[in-house]
Amino acid sequence: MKQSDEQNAVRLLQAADMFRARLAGEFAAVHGISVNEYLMLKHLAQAAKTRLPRVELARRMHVSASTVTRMAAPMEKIGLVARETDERDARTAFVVLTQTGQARLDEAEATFAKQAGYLFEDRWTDTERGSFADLIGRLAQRAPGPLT
Amino acid sequence: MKQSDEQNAVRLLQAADMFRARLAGEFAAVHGISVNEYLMLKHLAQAAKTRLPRVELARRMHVSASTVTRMAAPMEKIGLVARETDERDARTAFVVLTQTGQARLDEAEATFAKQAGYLFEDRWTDTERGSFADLIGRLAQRAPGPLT
DNA sequence: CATATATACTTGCAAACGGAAATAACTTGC
DNA sequence: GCAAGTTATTTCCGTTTGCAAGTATATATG
Repeated sequence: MKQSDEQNAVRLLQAADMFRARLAGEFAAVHGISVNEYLMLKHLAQAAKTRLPRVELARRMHVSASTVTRMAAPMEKIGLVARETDERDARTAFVVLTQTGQARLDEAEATFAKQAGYLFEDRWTDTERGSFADLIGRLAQRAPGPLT
Repeated sequence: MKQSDEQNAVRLLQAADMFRARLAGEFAAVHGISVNEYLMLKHLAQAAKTRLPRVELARRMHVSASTVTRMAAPMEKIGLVARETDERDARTAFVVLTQTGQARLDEAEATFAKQAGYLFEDRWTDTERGSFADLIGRLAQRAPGPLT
């Protein structure tokens, strides 16, 4: 429990809140999805068969199972994801990424990358970007299902 | 818009979500406050006269003004914060940290530091903690009212 | 094979949040 | 000093979320 840990954790929360707030506006206006919906599509895209059981998706997104249930419903209606059943286990209902969902993800990815560019713009050198990727990557390692 | 920017931004969101989720449980159980309430107390604690106009508090916390209004109400009832008016401008209503609020913040601070310790434990060297503080500090610079 | 326990998902309920509209107070340009 | 525009705050309404309870299915234990 080093002294700087607390400060680092506070800044982590602050920076994330700032970025998320900026992202939310453009995502809603341009792509019609929320930041969490974007992250859900992203988790699915990199999963085997581009699908995941709801419980696993909840773990990776750090939200509750009920949140996944209610997030998936409207996304199914507009065709971003679909529902699949498991032959071996009738309890599990996979959330599957559709082609439409993949297309929407690709579009939103561009906006995300642009905003990420603004965030780090003129602040860090290329070397520092690499250092940060290394450090935060080790944090994400502890999380279930790190994104890329 | 470097290639690694997007990955770094995703990991930033992921790490923050993970930490926030872990923190929320212990905060609610042990201290009876939410993570956002903790951050509000923290912002007030380091402000001049330990008080801030609601709009400024909203900006610093990356939430809407209405959220500050509704967050402050129950916190006033239990004496964590109080309301003060501005003599020069009758529109602004300061949120002021009380002694009770400062005490509660101090208690919660210990839990926060403990959880922050878990987050970075055995992952980063002291040098790396310093590097991270430097990097994320430059990000927070862009945000209004960086915490420490 | 029957019962107990564990797991996956959904639903009801209450808390938290953002955006728009309403109100009040300040500031600017003339 | 007055009209027009701006700023600070609150309230209303719809959306998102977590937790607890309920249902269905799977696994373990005797």
